[in-house]
Formats: sequence, C-alpha cells, structure tokens
Amino acid sequence: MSAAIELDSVDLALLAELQNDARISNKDLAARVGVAPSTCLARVQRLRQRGVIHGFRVVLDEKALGNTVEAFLAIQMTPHNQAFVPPFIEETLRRPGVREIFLLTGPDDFMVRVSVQDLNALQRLVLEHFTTRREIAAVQTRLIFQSWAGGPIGPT
Amino acid sequence: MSAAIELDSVDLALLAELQNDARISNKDLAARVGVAPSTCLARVQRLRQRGVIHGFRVVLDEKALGNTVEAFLAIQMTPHNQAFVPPFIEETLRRPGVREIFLLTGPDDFMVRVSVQDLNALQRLVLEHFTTRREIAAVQTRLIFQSWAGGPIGPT
DNA sequence: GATGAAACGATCATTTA
DNA sequence: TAAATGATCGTTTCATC
Repeated sequence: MSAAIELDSVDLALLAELQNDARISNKDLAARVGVAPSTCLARVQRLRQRGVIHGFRVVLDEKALGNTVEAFLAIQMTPHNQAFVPPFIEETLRRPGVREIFLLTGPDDFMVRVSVQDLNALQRLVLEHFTTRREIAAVQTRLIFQSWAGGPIGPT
Repeated sequence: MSAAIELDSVDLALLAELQNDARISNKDLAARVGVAPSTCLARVQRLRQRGVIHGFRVVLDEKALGNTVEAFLAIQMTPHNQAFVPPFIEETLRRPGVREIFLLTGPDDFMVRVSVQDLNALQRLVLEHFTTRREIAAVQTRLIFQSWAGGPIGPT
C-alpha cells in the first residue's frame, strides 16, 4: 500500500487508459493494451490489491453543479496547537464545498481547495467555518481563474 | 456544459455513488440509488450529455508508483508576459510529475502540484524546467506532508 | 498469459404510470 | 414525460490449458 512497486509496460498502459476513462469495459481495456480480457481483469485486480489503484472516481463539472467560484484558502494556525489538527480536518472535510486539504511546510500550514456557488458562499464559508476558530491565526483567499490537470504517469 | 443544471435527488445520489466507486456496475449502481437499471443507465448518460459528468478517472497511490515527494510550487511570473502563458502551461503539463496547474489571483500567479520520486527529482524539476525560464521571476516550494480529499457534493 | 464456456449484466423496444 | 419490464445480446469471469 505504500512501498514502490514494480510496474511493467502492461501495468503502465492499463493505468494510462484508466486515467483516461475509468469506466471503460474490461474487454475494451484489454483490446487497447493488447492482452486477453482474463489477463486484463487479473492485472487490474492485482493493481488494486497491491494498492497502486486506490479507486475510481467520477470527474464532475463544478459549473454544472452550480459552483462558479473556486479558490485556495491558505491557512495559518496559531502555534503549538497540534491537538486541534484532527478535528479541524474532520470538520472541514464535512463542509460542503471543501474539495481537498493539504498539510504543508512553509508559512501556510494548510491549503484548502474549495468550490462554491458564488462569492457570497465563499465569504460565508470563510467567516463561519474558518475565521471563527481559535486555532486559526489567518486565512488568505486566492481565487482560481483556471486549472489544468493531467501529465503523464511514468517515472520522474 | 457550463451553466448550472437542475439535479434531482436521484442525480445527486448517482453522483455520490460514482464519486465513491466510478467502476461500479450499472446494475449495482441502480440498486444502490433505488431505481431500475434502465433508468440508471439513462440518467448517467444524460449526466454525461449535459456535461455534469466530465469523465471517470482512476485514483493512484503516488507512493506505490514510486513517488515519495509531493509539493506545491508557487510561481511568480515576470510582469506583462501573458503571451508566455499558453506555452508555459502546455510544456509544464507534459513534464512527468506535474499533476495540476492553477492560475490564481494574489501574489503567486501559478500553483503547480507535483509528485516526484524524491527530493533530487524535485530539485531537478524545479531547476531544469522552472527557474531556467525567463518569464518566471520566482519559485517557492511547499512540501505536502499529507492531504485529504472528499467532502459532500451538495449545494454550498 | 490465453482459451472457451457458463453466468451475468448492459441495453433497448415496449409497456405502464 | 419518465420509469419499469423483459428479451436479447454482449461481457465478465473462471476453470483449464
């Protein structure tokens, strides 16, 4: 689940195809990478077992969901409050609009990526959930104008 | 593909299930949300057509892929170089290890999320791809200690 | 890792509410 | 108009090579 794992060219091809369309049928997936369906099935199952594949998720269009504003919230905690971290994470993840949380090095302790209906909803989220907490010293909002995902899988 | 779209409770339930496991069979998906398989199939197809669903992706374990270091690179561009943006984005996306790029408001123009083998690979990526570019004024590296994903889908 | 067959699911025309 | 039924067709899956 966490050590580096040997991946041959078939594994890498499978992962690349699943990155492109995770709901492809096993038969089509097999055809695309040039193995038999049974082999393909066993390979994908093995990649899940070995922890290379964590799961499969739908990619949603935030605008279609009604969210027009995406942002990063850069959060600085007050010093020496490590005990507050787990409940902060848990409660923040439960908050609608919160997409990802990153615990970082550097001047900002956390970055929270959010996606909300509009600027009012952003303001409400920041004021009601973040700035009211004693363990939070500062919150900076950086709006996301545009984003791009992807990049090849191979070695760095 | 970009305006807000009416989603009823069945749509939201489907999206929640697909967020949890995008490779669930149509039959199981139908059973989980309490509709007939044919209805389920039509609903998911409609969500794709209306652009609510962008696609389905595999979620990989970076450590299992051999990547032990994840980081954000906060990048400041030199002023008035908008023409450099599209080629910068394109070439950065092609670079192995680059996962996401965000164009932001605030002091940092871009945030690039990367995932690489080790600190040497990170150093190489930063020095070879970023700091050598004339259009880039500064790069700050913030290592990611830990991250969490998720949160409910509903309205904000 | 491939083959081939049995079991199962996806899909669509039709029916029903 | 939207969802369920039920038949057909294709896919998944596993024992075997």
